[in-house]
Amino acid sequence: MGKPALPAATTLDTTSLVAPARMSDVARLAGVSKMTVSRVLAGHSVALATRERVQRAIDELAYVPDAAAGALSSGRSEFVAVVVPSLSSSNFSATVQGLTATLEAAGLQLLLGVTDYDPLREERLVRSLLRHQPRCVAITGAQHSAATRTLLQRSGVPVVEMWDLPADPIDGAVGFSNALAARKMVHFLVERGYRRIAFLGGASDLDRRGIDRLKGYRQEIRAQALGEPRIVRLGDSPITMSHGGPALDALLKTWPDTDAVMCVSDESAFGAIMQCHRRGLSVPGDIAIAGFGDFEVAACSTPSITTVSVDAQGIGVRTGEALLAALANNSSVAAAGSKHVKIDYSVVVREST
Amino acid sequence: MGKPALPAATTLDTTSLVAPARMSDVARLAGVSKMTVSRVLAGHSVALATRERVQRAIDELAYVPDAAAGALSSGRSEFVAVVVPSLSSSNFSATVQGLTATLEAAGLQLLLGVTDYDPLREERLVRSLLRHQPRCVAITGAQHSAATRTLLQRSGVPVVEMWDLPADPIDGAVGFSNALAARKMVHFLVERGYRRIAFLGGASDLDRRGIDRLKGYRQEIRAQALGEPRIVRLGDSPITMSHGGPALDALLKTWPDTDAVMCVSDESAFGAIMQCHRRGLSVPGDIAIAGFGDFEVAACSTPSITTVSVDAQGIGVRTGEALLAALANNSSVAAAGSKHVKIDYSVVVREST
DNA sequence: TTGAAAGCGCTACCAG
DNA sequence: CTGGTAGCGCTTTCAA
Repeated sequence: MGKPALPAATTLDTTSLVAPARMSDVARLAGVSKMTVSRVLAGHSVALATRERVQRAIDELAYVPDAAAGALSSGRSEFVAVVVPSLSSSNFSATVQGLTATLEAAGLQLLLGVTDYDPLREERLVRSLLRHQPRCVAITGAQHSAATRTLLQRSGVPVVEMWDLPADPIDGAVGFSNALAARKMVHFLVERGYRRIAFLGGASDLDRRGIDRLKGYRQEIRAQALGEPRIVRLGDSPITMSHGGPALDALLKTWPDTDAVMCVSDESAFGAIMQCHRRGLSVPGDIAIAGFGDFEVAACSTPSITTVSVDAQGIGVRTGEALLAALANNSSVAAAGSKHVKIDYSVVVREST
Repeated sequence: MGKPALPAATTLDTTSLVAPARMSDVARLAGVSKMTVSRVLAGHSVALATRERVQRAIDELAYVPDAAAGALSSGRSEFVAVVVPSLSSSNFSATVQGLTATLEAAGLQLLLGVTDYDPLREERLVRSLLRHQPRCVAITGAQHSAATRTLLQRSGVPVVEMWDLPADPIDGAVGFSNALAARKMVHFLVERGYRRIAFLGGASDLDRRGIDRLKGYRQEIRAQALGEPRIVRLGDSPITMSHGGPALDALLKTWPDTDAVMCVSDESAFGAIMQCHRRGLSVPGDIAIAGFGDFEVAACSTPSITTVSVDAQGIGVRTGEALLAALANNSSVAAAGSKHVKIDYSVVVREST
């Protein structure tokens, strides 16, 4: 029944042996009712003198309100649940950074879950995040288990799927079509005069965005009648710089006459370029290399890397805005007009092609 | 008084117009008391037949327990508060990744706060994170406002400060001395034969770890009697690749005979190297460049970058372990034996020096 | 193994 | 502008 008088860990120092102050303690010390304390904290109208007295009591007792009690009583938390596949790729950490910038300013707190590209873990995560009655949810991708979709739909809170533009989102979506973006890059390479164009990506099917890029590559290769697709898939997704080298070797072993390579990410493109250097191949003289994502490495590498530029942080910011709008509107994200928020991308032409 | 019958956002679909199921609904449907439902959820001993009946009711109603109510009643949440300065540097996102890997497995949920290197924001953040009665706290750095320290101390929960090793931590610390690490790098450069060694870092004083590295540089320069320190500070911390170039220009303008540069990070080192290429300077022939952090770019750049290797993700993992140990031990982190957890670092010698 | 009652700390509602 | 009352949904305690 209820909290023990002593908190669990009390060995830090003796002052923590006294139970933390409650709102009733503050009320007693200030000579007012709990309600008045509550009003002061919420910023509601309270006589100035009373407010100051209460504030002094709060400071004196180092009172920290209990958010769980508040949430239970008011039926609303200040949580936003955020689900990303990983934080080691700078992609999603930039998105989370954009989310925090937008949502923390609005007084929301980020409840973060990392799925490691595992749909099952995603489902468990969503389930436990929803226990906290978040005000809204931002989740990466459009590929979820049926149970996950149901959970999110039933939750009744605004949901944004990020980094993709599914035809039928759970609620709102902020992203772009990875397939179309990849097609655009292939198209650019063809315009540039390349014809024997290969694709280099990770071996795992869990990275949907990587898979979609590959799909776009296939489509455009077929549309342009460029013959057999040249596809090398190597290493766990998301693939890193160190995979680019071996992948390039494998590629040239199978298709030595390849004249351009589109990589699933800038990191792998960078790795491939380094491998070209080692093999004495000139980029783009002997072979062109393109990336995806426009990470800093793309701009700073030698040669600098032609890539698809996507504003990862912007996805976070736009997602935050869409969620806040839905909250303000007391509606779903879709009803608030953000069912499909298209994020711009563009081929940034640099030296490597 | 209490929750309204209808959740806030109910426009998603008509099924969400019915109030979500409560434990009492499950109990009624299963023909048992709330307590039995609670026991089933907690995994306590319940007759198999009863347990199955309850589970069916849970599934049928799509019941999601309310964590706020549970936390209020039991006096314990499943939160771990995590505070980092930024997520755009891959440093801290790797640490958060390590934390999630360790702590989510233990059933804890990450409440994330991003301070943007602002001590005031940190204080506000810690204050609002503590409202949620987290089980433990992981915070970056050892530099906090007095109020922040007091808040954390009074909270009575295990705290780990990451990325530094203060003599007098709030509770536990997992990190290393940035100053010593920087000295080690300067020492290495001296051993290598360089004498006119410069330091290149960000202009802001908010990045304590950058400041500490600068301090270490100064100390070693003095210890080795290498004359006047050559220091260029440019751009907001943490400085990025694009700052490396201008900073190198500024450096060579003031001290044209510099023979080695230690950069505050690999990213700035990479930018500086690119600038050397543009200026026709050979690295390390004309000038040596060293970085800090051992990011992927350091290994893949041409020339590859000599750097101080720190296991950022490992800091997160070790922090998670220290916190879990304290929780299991029902004590502070310090009492659980992790007052100072030293993280190894080493100078990784590559081509750039 | 199960149930009933009490109450965690706070806020909504209404009265004054 | 302020206070009393009721109760949010769950777990604890104790009794059966």
